[in-house]
Amino acid sequence: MTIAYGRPSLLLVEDDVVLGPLIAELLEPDYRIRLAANGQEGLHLGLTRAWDVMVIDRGLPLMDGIALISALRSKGVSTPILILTALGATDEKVTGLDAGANDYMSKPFDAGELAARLRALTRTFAPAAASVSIGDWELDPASRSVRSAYGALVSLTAKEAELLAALAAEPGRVFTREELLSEHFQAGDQPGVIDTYVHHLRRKISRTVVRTVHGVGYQIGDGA
Amino acid sequence: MTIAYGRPSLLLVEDDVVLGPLIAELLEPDYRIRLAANGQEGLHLGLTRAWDVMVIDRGLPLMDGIALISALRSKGVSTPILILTALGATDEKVTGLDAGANDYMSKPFDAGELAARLRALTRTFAPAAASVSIGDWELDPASRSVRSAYGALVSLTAKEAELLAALAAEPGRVFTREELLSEHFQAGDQPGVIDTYVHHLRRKISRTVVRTVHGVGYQIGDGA
DNA sequence: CCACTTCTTAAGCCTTTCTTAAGGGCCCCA
DNA sequence: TGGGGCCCTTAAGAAAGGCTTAAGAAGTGG
Repeated sequence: MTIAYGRPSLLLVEDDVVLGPLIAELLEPDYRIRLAANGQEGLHLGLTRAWDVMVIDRGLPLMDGIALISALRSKGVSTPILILTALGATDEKVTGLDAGANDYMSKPFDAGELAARLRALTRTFAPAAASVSIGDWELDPASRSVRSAYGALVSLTAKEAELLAALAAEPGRVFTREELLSEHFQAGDQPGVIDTYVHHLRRKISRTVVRTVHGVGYQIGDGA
Repeated sequence: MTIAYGRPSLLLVEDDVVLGPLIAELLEPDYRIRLAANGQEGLHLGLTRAWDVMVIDRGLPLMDGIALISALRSKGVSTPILILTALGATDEKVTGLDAGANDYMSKPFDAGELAARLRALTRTFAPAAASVSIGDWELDPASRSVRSAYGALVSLTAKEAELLAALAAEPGRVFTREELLSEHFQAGDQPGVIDTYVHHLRRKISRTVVRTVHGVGYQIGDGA
């Protein structure tokens, strides 16, 4: 997982102008989706960012799906990949899996089945979320609790933990409210939500966990 | 045994889309089965969860069965493994056993014989169920009773004990209702069953034995 | 076959969590 | 000193999720 909480990130590589957005819309509630329209773009995004799972069409312009998967695997990308093909021929399946895909579906496909297969993929390949340390505190993403160096244990709500993990993932980086919102909260939420959760964290953990950068946003650690 | 109660867990690594589900169905009454369709997935599941026994096909995509067994053994996994091969050649048998398999069968095989060999494997390798401690309490799996540090004795039903043992087997790990259901209850049960048993445990033992992680599931211990 | 225990379901109530919004305080600049 | 912008704090309604209960089903032993 790139970040401990929130929807998993999904890279969808699909050139069909109808099917691409359609799949994206279907999966939107459960994943943060990025749509790439050709193999080259897919390769670039696949190599430069961390994804939780990828869905790759077999037939793609600029770079074929199989070639794309091979390229990603040869660069050490181990993200689970589901390959989509127009044909259900066994040959195609084998080629795809041999190239390094983890699962396979042929079009036309059932939306529910796609969702189920993706769940299975992200589940079996999800690494155990490692604990995150924030100054004198340690966040255990699984139980959503923060333990101080002296043993005191504070349990956080999902949103609180998500925000804390996001900030702590890049100590020193200043996040704007908009960045935090779009990555970890619902699209329509007010920027003020962030303020509220920052306040919760300060109350529950320590007034100094999160630093305010006036006029910009929030930051954690590294703020010597 | 990974857990004191219920059917033993079996990891089946088989890529054949017909044979895999077929074997799974055959063994379903006696084992909790997880089917992995390729070597990589098998390796991941084999390393990240505890299994009572594994059945591994020799020819697998992404990672060969022999390589898979070697990899598991080199990581210290001592679970009994039965290897399946398409050919009955003695060479194959030797290679498989050398790689660390405990038993060997060649396809096509007799369902009854497979079941018998698995019984033999799980029997010889099964350690006696040891008592499990949970905070101030001690669960004796054999008598399904919990004794407090001060001697009070509470007897549990089979399901109560199974749930408690499952949670206590990995203190600190947060289990989702689905995980608990699929591993320790019948397939078709409603997630709400878990809530009911958690309630029973809290009533019989202590309101704090099991911790709720809102929106996720339940956890035992490690919560200071 | 009956009595008793255990298992499973489902419904209603209660608690926690999420989200919004409004008032107050602080700081900078005119 | 006054105004404006920005942030902090609080509170409260809505939504989601968990707890508790009770009752029928299924299983077990006499």
